[in-house]
Amino acid sequence: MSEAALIDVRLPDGSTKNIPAGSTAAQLAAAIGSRLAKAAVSCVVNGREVDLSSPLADGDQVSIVTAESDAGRHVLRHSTAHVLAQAVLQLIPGTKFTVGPAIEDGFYYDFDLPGGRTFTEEDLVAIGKRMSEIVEANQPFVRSEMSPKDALSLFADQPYKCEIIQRVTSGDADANDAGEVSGGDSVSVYRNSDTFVDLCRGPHVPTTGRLGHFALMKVAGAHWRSNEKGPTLQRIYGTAWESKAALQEHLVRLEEAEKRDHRRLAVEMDLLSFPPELGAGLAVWHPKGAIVRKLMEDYSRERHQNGGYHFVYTPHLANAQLFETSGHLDFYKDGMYPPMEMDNGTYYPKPMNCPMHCLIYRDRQRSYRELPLRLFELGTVYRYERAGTLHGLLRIRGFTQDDSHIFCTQEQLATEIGSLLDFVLSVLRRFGFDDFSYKLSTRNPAKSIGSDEMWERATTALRSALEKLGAQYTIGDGDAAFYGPKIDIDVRDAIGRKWQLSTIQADFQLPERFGLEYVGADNQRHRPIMLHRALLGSVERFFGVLLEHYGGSFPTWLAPVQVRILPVTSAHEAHVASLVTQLVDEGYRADTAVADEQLGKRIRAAKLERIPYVLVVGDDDVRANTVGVNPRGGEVQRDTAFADFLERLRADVREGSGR
RNA sequence: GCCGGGGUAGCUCAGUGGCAGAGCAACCGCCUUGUAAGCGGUAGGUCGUGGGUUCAAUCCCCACCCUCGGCUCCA
Repeated sequence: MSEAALIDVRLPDGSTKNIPAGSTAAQLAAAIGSRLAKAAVSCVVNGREVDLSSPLADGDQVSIVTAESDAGRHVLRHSTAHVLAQAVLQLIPGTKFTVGPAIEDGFYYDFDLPGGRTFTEEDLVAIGKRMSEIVEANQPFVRSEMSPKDALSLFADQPYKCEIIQRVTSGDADANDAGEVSGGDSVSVYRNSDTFVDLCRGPHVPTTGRLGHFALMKVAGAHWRSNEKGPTLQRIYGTAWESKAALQEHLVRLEEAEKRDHRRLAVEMDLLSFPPELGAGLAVWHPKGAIVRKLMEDYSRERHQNGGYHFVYTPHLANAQLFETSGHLDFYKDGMYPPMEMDNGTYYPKPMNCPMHCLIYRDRQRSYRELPLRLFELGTVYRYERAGTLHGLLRIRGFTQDDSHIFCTQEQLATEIGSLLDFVLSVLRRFGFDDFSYKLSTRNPAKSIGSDEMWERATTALRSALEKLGAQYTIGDGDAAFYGPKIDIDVRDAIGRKWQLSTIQADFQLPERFGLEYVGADNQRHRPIMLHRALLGSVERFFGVLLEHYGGSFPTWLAPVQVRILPVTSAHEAHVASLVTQLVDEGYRADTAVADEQLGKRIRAAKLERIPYVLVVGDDDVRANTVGVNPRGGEVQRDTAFADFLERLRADVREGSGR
């Protein structure tokens, strides 16, 4: 082929581009436009992500990956992880390096430091500085392929790299190898400088000069191959972005999330606490938190009442036999609190409410006419969460589920799941969530009971309910509970974070284990199907999520204090007291703050408490029965008739609670 | 459970091998205030708990509890 020969490559928009044979992707980008060339970090050729330096062939389908795309950021982050590794290896000789993948919003790299030393804050600063020097030096990422044998000798003093090479070439690679290498007869490495080369599948940016907008975030312990029993490594987390502005935005987002941290807000707003004397993962609710929780629970009860549920109550403890019957002692003993030995047997705090609801069902003979039978309980359960996993309200050891168990016939299953989904979504919407995603979790054969056919039937019912809803959903292969498949519903909060809240689980096992039956129209005995359904999930956890979602500014119907009325001077206190009484008599949560501090200071205090309405009452207001309305996040309005304010408050609360 | 931070006044945080500090909050005065911090004063601490080293420990060492960031786990 002569130098003048041309080839055609196809672009994502369907057009073709005529370029000289032997051109690289980088040259293609430059031929398309200088802006694209500048933004390019890698490219996809015939569906494979490769370096910009890859030569193109006639007929290739090529799309250039730019730094502003998710795929582009992924490349930036992975490349930055290599720079991190280079910096650490230079600064701390004798370090063994392991893997360093890109993750959501950033990257990490795991190291085994000599002599079991750990990273310090100063290390992090020094490493960041060295990384900047490497970026400054504009080192190329040079890819080469070699036989596993050569790679093993190249990384002879890097045991973790050797282990990866061996696993990959023995066809034993899995997700834990974190995209370091591709399998086959050869492995690829990327060389940055004479002193640094890393085993890697790529692709990477052309040179380190393409990077630079990064920050090292934190140090953490981690285990090699995520195996608790494996060697302990030191992990450095970092973030990297395509521009200084994007990095800055990300850091601001993190700050915003920190401001919303429910643990901080719970203290600031005097909502609840975790007294050490009580033990880890156990909360006490203060009056202001308790009222919000009560309102949430009241709302949940009201909806369930209208939704055809029957309320039940069950105790916190049960004889071990119950959990033997249910299978919990076989499958989830580790997650249960330790047993209590009593004179007539062994008792456990309940980790779930379902076995007890089964007992209620079984107490007498049931007719098909009763089904679907929907039992509902705000049931408090105790689970032994491992010490290191506790996290504020989001992961605690004692919590209350808004738990429902629905017993129905096989024929009713699909309809019931469908209406359950509607019910769940409508309640979540009331709490300000409207962005949902769904996950269908399927059987894990190693950790489950029941026949294939039962699993298949239940999974199909769940899937068809999702499809009927027109919902996009993902599949969690093997993520199901031991007794049946499930749908998990995630919500996205005000700052875009995802939380798993509701769950709907099909269960053929418990009815079997408890021998549940109903008499059908055919006068024969049949086995009902059971659905587990948590809506808010754990009330405590939901409260925490809601607190972060609203950033502490609860909507008026939920706010601990809805209205604070401030007298301008003590001369107005009596009038204010009568207004407060009027509001309280109408069922609103209103209070006042006497005029022993300046008005501005009292307003500030009320604002910090995130009270929806601050009313100010002075001479004019007493005379005309008006108030100055200072709403949260709105404009001050003077001389509003009190009756008009009341109407506004009424409408606000009604709209918020949907009542 | 594992790795690494941390625990000092109600809150946020300084500090030191030799009498424990600030700001805010609280309380008491003065001020009587019109929309996000008026002024002055008072009180407040077993420096997480228990052991050890030391003439002397809040500080150094050990154990435990709680907590934070991860790992793992998540019915």
